[in-house]
Amino acid sequence: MSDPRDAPEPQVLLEWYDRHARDMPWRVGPSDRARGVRPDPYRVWMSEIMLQQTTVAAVKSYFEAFTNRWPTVSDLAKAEDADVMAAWAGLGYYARARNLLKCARVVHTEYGGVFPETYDALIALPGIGPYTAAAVASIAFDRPETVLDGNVERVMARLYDDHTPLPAAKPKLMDYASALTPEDRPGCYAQAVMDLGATICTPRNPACGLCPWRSACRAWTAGTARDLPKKTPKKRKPTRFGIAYIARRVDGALLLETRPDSGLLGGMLGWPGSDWNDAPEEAPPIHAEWRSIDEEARHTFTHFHLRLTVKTALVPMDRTPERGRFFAVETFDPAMLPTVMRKAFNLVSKP
DNA sequence: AAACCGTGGTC
DNA sequence: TGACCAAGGTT
Repeated sequence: MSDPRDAPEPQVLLEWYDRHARDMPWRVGPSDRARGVRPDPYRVWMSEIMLQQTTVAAVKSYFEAFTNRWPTVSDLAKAEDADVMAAWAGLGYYARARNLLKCARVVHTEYGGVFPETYDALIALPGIGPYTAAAVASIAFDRPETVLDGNVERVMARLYDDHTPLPAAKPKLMDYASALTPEDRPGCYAQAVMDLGATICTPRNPACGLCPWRSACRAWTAGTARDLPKKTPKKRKPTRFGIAYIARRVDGALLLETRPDSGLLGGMLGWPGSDWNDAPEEAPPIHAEWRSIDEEARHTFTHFHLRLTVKTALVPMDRTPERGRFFAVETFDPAMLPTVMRKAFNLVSKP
């Protein structure tokens, strides 16, 4: 092995990107960009919000659905909250959907439906943090801002063989990334580093043999690429228990509740239920004869496992619920529910 | 500033 | 089965 005397050249990565850029619905590829085609900032922003901690594969169908239904930021600004939350159902991190709508309304009312172009203006908007502000500024407006996401962190940690564990390493990794960000084609460059991280410099088995930056990579020289970046160990997830109540009225209507805006599954529809803890207390939303389903619904959230006991009841037309409201059969679709609630429903409706 | 906030795929 | 991971942001 020789010393990596080469410095990583942004230009080398851009040439790689020109040949290997991934094709995605929200992206304007390098050849179209060269012809002067600019991406739609609304679509860039939408994709970046959806892609936060979420895979490209999971995002694609949601991106199509949202941009078809709400083609511009002003269309989205005028949407009903419940419609946006229902359309987001299943994608997770539901605060993103609430902030998406807030942001659209600010851009519509305070910016006349035109996205601001600077990092500082973008980061002031709801749901836009350091990464997304840099991503929109660079990708949509070709400003030389530096994106630091999980991909870039990994690429930089390896390029400079930095063994500092994350998240403490972030400032240093940002310095590395920032020093590399070019004035020329910063939008393509931002996407190029992330594509490199997603397709070549991958977490488990990096394809160093195909990497355009291999000769400049200190981890390649040291043989440490697979072990980087280091991360501080995570806490084990506790298990919590809960009870969900699925009431079906004799006309087929189902009793649902809109959850409070803050906290877990905030703003989403769900079955009324108990708190989720070590030993939940009964909390039926309407007087009825409740029967437990044999199987429980299991689901894992970001920081705990949930085992949900599902109870069902058939209730007469004239009975008023203490919590929630009935949805007629025609207006109910399991797709409007977050995944954990869909799992509970499947236990009742399938067998 | 550490904790909170979803989900589906993979090994 | 379980831990890890994915284009992070907010409090």
